[in-house]
This record gives sequence, C-alpha cells and structure tokens, in this order.
Amino acid sequence: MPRSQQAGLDGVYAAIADPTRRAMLTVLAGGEVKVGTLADRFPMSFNGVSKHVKVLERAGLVTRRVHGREHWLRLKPAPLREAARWLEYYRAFWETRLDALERLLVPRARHDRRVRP
Amino acid sequence: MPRSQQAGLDGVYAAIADPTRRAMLTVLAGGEVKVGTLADRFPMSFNGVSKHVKVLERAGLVTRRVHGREHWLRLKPAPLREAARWLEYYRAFWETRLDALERLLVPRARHDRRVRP
DNA sequence: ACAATATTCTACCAAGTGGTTGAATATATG
DNA sequence: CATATATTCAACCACTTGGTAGAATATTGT
Repeated sequence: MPRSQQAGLDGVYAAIADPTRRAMLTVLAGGEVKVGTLADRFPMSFNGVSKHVKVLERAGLVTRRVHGREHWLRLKPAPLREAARWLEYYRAFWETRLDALERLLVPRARHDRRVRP
Repeated sequence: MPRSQQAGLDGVYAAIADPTRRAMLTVLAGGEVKVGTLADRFPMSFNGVSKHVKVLERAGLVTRRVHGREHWLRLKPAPLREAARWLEYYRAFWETRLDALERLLVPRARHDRRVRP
C-alpha cells in the first residue's frame, strides 16, 4: 500500500492522541453541537476549544455547518474507519513478521517430548 | 472503561502518527536491529534516529537490550494490539451512537414505497 | 595504552502545540 | 440603531518536537 494513501492518517492519529479531543468526539457522537455548547462541557477557554475543533476539522473528523452566527459541528466517522483499518492492518503485518521470525529462531521446542530427568 | 487505562495509549497514537516511526516499526518487525543499523536506513542523522527510538521506547513499542557498546532494539507488539483494540472499540461506539441518531431523525423513508408521480 | 566504534547527553534551532487574553467580525434582538 | 451573542483571528507564552552538531561515555580491537 503506497505511502501517499497513508499520509492523511497522520493527522487522524495525532488528533486522537489527545484525550481532550477524544472526549470531544464522544460528545460529537451524540449529534451536532455548536462550538459554544462544546466549550461549556470542557474546563478550558472558548478559544482553547475552538483550536481543538480546528485540529479535528483538519484531520477530517469533524465538519462545520455555519448557520447565521452559529457554527454546528458534526462528527465524520469515515477517517476513523480508515485509521482503525490501517492500524489493524499494520499491527497484523508487524506481528506476523515478528512471529515468523520467532518460529525461525526458536527451533521448535516440542511440547510432547519431556526432558529426561 | 476508565480513563486511567486509556492514558498509556496517548503515547502510542502519538508515536504512530509519525510516518518515520511507522517505517521504523516495519524495519523492527524484521527482527532485532542496532540503533546504528536503523540509522543507516533513514535519511537522517544518527542522533535524529536515536530520538525517534526514544519516543518508541517511551510508548512501550520498542525495548532495548544493551550488549557491550551495542544497543539492540526489539519491537514489542502488545501496545499496538491495545491501541488497535481501543481504536476499534471507540470507532464502533462513536459510529453506533451516530447511526442511532440518524435513524431517529430520518423518519424511516421506506424504499419499497414509491413516490406518487 | 591507544584509536576506532556505538551510543547517549547536552545544547541549540525552527516549527508546532496547548493554552491564555484581547480585539475583530458577523449575526441576532431590543 | 445599539447592544448582546457566537465565533474567529492575532498575539503571546511555555512546552514539545523533529532535526542538527558537538562533547562525553563506554566498549572493543590492535
């Protein structure tokens, strides 16, 4: 799988590495909320929240619908699916290579043959 | 699931958010390598590589076995398993809530009933 | 003992992050 | 119109990050 397809995921992993932003996604999963409503739920300045939202937007995890002076935020699950898929793909790939290596190095210590006392 | 159990994963997600470090994990999946050998494979100073390795170590993804003047690095897949598990868990959680909401809001536009012309 | 090797540690730099405050902008309401 | 509301933008701060270079440390080989 080409590096180019992977590039977009950097932002997603970076975004979910922050517990505040994960908490925001959980709030967003309950439906659209305004930036201000989101800000009320976090022990942080309005602007602090606004910045986190921008990070989530840049990662493609959240979209914004401006209605008058209100900005409504909506969770976009697609990049999460991608991120989960890739992580699992790589996890399996890395682990398989590692397991294969171990099988090569450890010369098959059979379980059904007892060591002579 | 308590927040405390989640805390360790921040480092893992942050670590894999960097493509250089993901590439390093792929190299490490091929078996133990010295820091220097790893450094030879990346277009970066030895010290740069050493720093990335420390990030991977702090995230628990890599362990170090010092043998004389050589430091051998080994991939530890356990935190990756955890990270993949949690990401999938949350992905499903967020998406399920979102889907439930959509089912609530969109009042079941049946497919098998045609609109009158 | 000496020189080469493998590595970290310290210091530095530019850029990014997480957070703040204050000003600016756009919109709604009296 | 004037004012309150919802939000961004700009500046700033302390800290982290990704990278560099140079000095220090530990080990090996001659």
